[in-house]
Amino acid sequence: MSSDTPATIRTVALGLFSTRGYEQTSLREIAERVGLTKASLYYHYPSKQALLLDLLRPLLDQWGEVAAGAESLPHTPANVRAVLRRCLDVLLRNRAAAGLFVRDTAAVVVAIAPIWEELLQLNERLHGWLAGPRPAIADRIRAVAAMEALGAAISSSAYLPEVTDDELRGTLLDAAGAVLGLDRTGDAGSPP
Amino acid sequence: MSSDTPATIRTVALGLFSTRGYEQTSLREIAERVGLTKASLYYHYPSKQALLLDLLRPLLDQWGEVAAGAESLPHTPANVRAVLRRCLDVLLRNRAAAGLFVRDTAAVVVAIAPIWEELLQLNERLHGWLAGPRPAIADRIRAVAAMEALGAAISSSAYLPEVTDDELRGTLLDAAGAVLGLDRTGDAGSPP
DNA sequence: GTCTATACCAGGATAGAC
DNA sequence: GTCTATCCTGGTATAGAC
Repeated sequence: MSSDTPATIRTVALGLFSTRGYEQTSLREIAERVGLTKASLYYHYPSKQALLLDLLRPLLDQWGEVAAGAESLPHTPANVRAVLRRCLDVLLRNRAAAGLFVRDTAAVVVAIAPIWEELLQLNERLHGWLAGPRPAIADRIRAVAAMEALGAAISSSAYLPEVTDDELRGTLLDAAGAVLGLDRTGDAGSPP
Repeated sequence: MSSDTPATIRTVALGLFSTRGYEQTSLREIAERVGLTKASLYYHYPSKQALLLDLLRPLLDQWGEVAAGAESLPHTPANVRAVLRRCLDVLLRNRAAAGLFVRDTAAVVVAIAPIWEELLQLNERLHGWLAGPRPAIADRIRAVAAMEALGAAISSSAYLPEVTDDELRGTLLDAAGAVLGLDRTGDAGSPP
């Protein structure tokens, strides 16, 4: 139904938050676009923070599933590539929410500190798995860098607006893999 | 001199901005730490935005030098590696300011839109050079991803606080190079 | 479920005394 | 150069009518 007001609010809010930024978006602005008044929003959401939290929840849950899934797999090149792919898919499926996390970190942190902690811990689990068993420092740095490279799926829209999701998927998967020393097929790269 | 008030203000502001965030830091908070009142700040800086701008200027200038320097070089594997190294050095030398750009993007954009435009254009020049002559779409994506991997120098502090700059330099340089298809020495990688 | 009206608070910014 | 006092704006939140 198009009369699902909370859903409409979420859609509008996500759009505004991810373009203007969280702090820069007023409740009045959201209300106007939805066709409500500022005060009416408080009927559906108890606070601006609660609204933000609802928007980030799906991404966070999916991210948690990827982390949990990874930890049940042995650390083989093919599995590394599979996990990277799942990360990338989650990012692409939740582009707007992910953009909020990366471009508006400071605001998100103070708004929902516990959620931020949760994300940090999920990332640490993913980094830990990606770095492999008994990782050297360099392995741990590479794990962070590989995830960061996947983040290009989000930031690239500012630089390469016309690029398709499939192009991103193929290229970024190889890129992140290369950071971790995989070749383009997912086999182990030749050791140095 | 330790009585260089503007310098003290900059130091305190950069510290607060880069931890709490720009919007989340009030002028009163800065003033208290400096040992002044809010109003006194206005004797030294005409606005909060002007203060932020002063903080970001050095990074922006150095970034511009790297971009200009790159464009005067032929696109060889050794030069690509050299440019990546310069990018990384600038990031490490300006960690706090760079962190402001990446973790507080939304706020920075609205505060100083023209500066943000300048950064986008500098990045585009760097991406363009890194992607090489007559780049395919994949080359352009890889260029963005490589720069993003270097950004791990900033984000890694949240995950790997004990890591040294030299460890970051060595590993991230290889990582970004790998994204662009270089091997670890800076020679051209074998084509697929 | 949605609206009007209103109280409240915080932050940026300015005026003018010292 | 620094202070006190004050203004103005805007977001947050509540009460209560419809």
